[in-house]
Amino acid sequence: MSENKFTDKNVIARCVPMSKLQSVIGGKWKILILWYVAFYKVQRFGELMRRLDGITQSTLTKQLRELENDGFLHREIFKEIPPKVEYSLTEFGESFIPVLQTMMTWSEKYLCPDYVNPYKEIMNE
Amino acid sequence: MSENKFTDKNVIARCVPMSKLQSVIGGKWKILILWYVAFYKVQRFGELMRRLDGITQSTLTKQLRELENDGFLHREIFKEIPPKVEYSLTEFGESFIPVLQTMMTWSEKYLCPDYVNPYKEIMNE
DNA sequence: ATTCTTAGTATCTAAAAAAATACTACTACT
DNA sequence: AGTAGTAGTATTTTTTTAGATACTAAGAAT
Repeated sequence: MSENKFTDKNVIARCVPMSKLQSVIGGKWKILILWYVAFYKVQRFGELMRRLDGITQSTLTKQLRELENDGFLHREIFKEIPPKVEYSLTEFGESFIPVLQTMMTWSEKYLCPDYVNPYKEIMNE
Repeated sequence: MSENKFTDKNVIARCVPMSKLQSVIGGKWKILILWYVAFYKVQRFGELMRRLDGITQSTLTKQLRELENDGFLHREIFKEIPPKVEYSLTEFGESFIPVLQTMMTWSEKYLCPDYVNPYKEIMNE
């Protein structure tokens, strides 16, 4: 019986957090959507459409539904005409903010050293 | 001219860190691979194959090449038979460790509350 | 001589994700 | 009467991503 800690099959067999994380925030748009909702306080469908350059309506709808089903977003429907829907972070979604923050800070520094985030102060609210 | 900070087209047009991050760590296996290399010190192709339950050889090769091209991994070829190749984090890759750590900590707590990471201490090296 | 080992490559196929397109509802405004 | 506005749905097509399968090299062990 090896003492090598890397041979423990249980590690693989059991719930693997990173794997779950990938399945939850993977895809082309999720972290971007969360980022907008979390830091830029973007709440409405149309606003998100304009921000997420190149996304289609149906894709955005699907992503938002998934984020809602995974517990990150709350979707509030206003019974108005024209229709109004507001998206906001749930408590669970807010727990994810530090992760987004770490991601953003790293990306700014290492992926986009030339990029100056004009709303940096918002992130420290 | 609106003073609304959300109308600034430059924000969209310029390099968007989160978008880049997504394109770099997106996909089904990348953060998992990085996590294994970073924390479990898994370095060899075969070992990664065994860890990444369900991945195929060609997919793993492709992912590793992309991580190498994106600057995260260093690939060292030993001129031996049978072939030996070792993967390790570059300096750039190591700069990403805090992000992985934040991700992992959050996922453990919020996605897998029942999961007890048996190698938690490794993460605080 | 045959088999095992590792780390692949090459090609093809399947599945998943995203995009394109067309359509809806209800009201206000022109 | 026609158009704009918002937030969608439904369906099909395209693109992207990952998987399946077959194959290779070169020495070591049996």
